[in-house]
Amino acid sequence: MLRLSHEEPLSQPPLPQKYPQNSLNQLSFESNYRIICNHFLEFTRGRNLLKGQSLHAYVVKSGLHLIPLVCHHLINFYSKLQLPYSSERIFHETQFKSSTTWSSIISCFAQNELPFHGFEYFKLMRRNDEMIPDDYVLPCVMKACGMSNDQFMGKSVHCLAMKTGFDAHVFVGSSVVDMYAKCGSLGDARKVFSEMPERNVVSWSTMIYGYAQTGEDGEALRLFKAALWEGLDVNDFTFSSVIRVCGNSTWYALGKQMHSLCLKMYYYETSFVGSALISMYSKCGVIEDASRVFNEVSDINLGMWNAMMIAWAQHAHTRMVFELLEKMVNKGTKPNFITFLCILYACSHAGLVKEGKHYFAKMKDYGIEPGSQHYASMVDLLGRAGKLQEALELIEKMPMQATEAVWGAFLTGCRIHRNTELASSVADRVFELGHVSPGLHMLVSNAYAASGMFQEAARARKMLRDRGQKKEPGLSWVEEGNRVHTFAAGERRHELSSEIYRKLEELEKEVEHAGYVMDTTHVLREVGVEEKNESIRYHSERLAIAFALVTFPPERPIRVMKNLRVCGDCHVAIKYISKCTGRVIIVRDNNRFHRFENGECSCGDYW
DNA sequence: GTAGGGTTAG
Repeated sequence: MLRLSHEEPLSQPPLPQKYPQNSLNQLSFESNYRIICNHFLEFTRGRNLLKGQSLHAYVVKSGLHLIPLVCHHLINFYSKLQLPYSSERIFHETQFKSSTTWSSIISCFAQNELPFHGFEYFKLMRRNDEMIPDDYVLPCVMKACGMSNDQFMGKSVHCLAMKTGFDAHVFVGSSVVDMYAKCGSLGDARKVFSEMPERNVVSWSTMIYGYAQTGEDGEALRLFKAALWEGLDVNDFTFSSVIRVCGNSTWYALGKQMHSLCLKMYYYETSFVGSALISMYSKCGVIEDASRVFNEVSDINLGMWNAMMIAWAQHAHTRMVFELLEKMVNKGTKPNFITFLCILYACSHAGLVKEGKHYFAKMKDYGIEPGSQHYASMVDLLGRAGKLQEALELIEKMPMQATEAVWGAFLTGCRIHRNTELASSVADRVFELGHVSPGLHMLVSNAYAASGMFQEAARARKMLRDRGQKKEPGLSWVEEGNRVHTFAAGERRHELSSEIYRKLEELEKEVEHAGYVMDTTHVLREVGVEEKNESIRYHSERLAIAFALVTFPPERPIRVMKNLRVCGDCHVAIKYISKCTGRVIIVRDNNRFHRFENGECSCGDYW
């Protein structure tokens, strides 16, 4: 029978159903579960599985696992220890699921690289009318979208966020920016970023990182400056992105400035900055500085080991790579899949086929399944060493579809060893991948051209043009003072052009006298001998070197950066130039460093 | 309780 409430005194409200009705009084109960949460955080940080599991047992016995926050910590604990299915079990054992529980499980799958599981749970959650995807759930789903490069899913979740108004939330907004950036839609990312009502250091860093990832280094730097202007408290994350930009564009002077800025802001010791600095200095060709950063840091983590290994490998100090691996294992750091990429990279660039195969097989001992990238490295290793048939057999045996990188490595091997037949025989299979990158497209086209199939080559080039894509123009650049001087083959736009060309003619006589003979087999177009000579004589790296010879003081090493591979003829020519001029010339192409000194190159002519 | 990370190939 219904009675009016004022007719009887209000009784004590019952404990909400979601809390266990046990003997604990409310107060001790509250304090108890907070302590438990802190313990879980501690065990998660320390990756202490045993302690976490015993606490888990205690929590279940006392019924505390029914509290959403405790449940979150449980899920999070197993998630961080890379046991997503344990997290999933806990999720299902929880009767009362709040938005915390849902966001925890979705985030767990996103963290453990199982984005599609995350989507499934998101869909499951949407079937429950009472559950609203709020500002905690949406970022987790966005993360899964970014991870799987699923822009379609990302867009629809973004729409949902806009419809519910949660897009105005800074966490949601930042995750949307990240999602578009990861899916390669920098324009959309920037639009969302600009329209965010509130931005914090994560939003800015995400946007900067997005530009850094897609190679829009100038824009990344402009945004970083804008962030400083806004008085934003930039952190180590922001710095690692900007330092990476300096490395990609080989802005050595700027990189050093960032380094000192880090020192001033006490961000130096943090790991991400450390590894970013190592790879920046290495990419700028200053291996000494990279090594100094590595040696100065007391707490070396996995990323720094990896970055330093790549650095030694890039500079052809292969022995150092193996030494570092040994030291790393002795210190108790377990190599990961990136470590093996570093090692295979080192082997491939030194022509160490036996060692490469050894480490490729050894991966399984560390519980790491070779991914497509490792296969690409192995194909690269075999291809460079001339074992093209073996490389092709490895591709056939791959448990996954051969990627662009794999075919790229194979075709590069074919080009180095001038096996045009094999190259043109796989060309069609490369185009089966659909729209491949301009770089790979040119490899295919060049493979046709080199085997005399000029019509096919022209058709491949036309395909690229029709798609509105252009082959990347070959550029070389040199840093001088605060300026970067960029050169393209045969151009005469630089203000010192006449001096540069005069210097080149002078050099040509000198090196020919020393024994240099021009080799035009690297020119892959159907042109006359004169034109071939002309196009090779003024390759961009030669212009850049000539510029440095004209302007640099005699003792200064010449550092030239190039975005494409150095051609065989230039490599020979630069060796002679270093001998005739007595200068140290360091050339970084898109592949590795060449240190020319006294007529020799550090790569040992193997690249 | 939720969002951002290091590495390679061409």
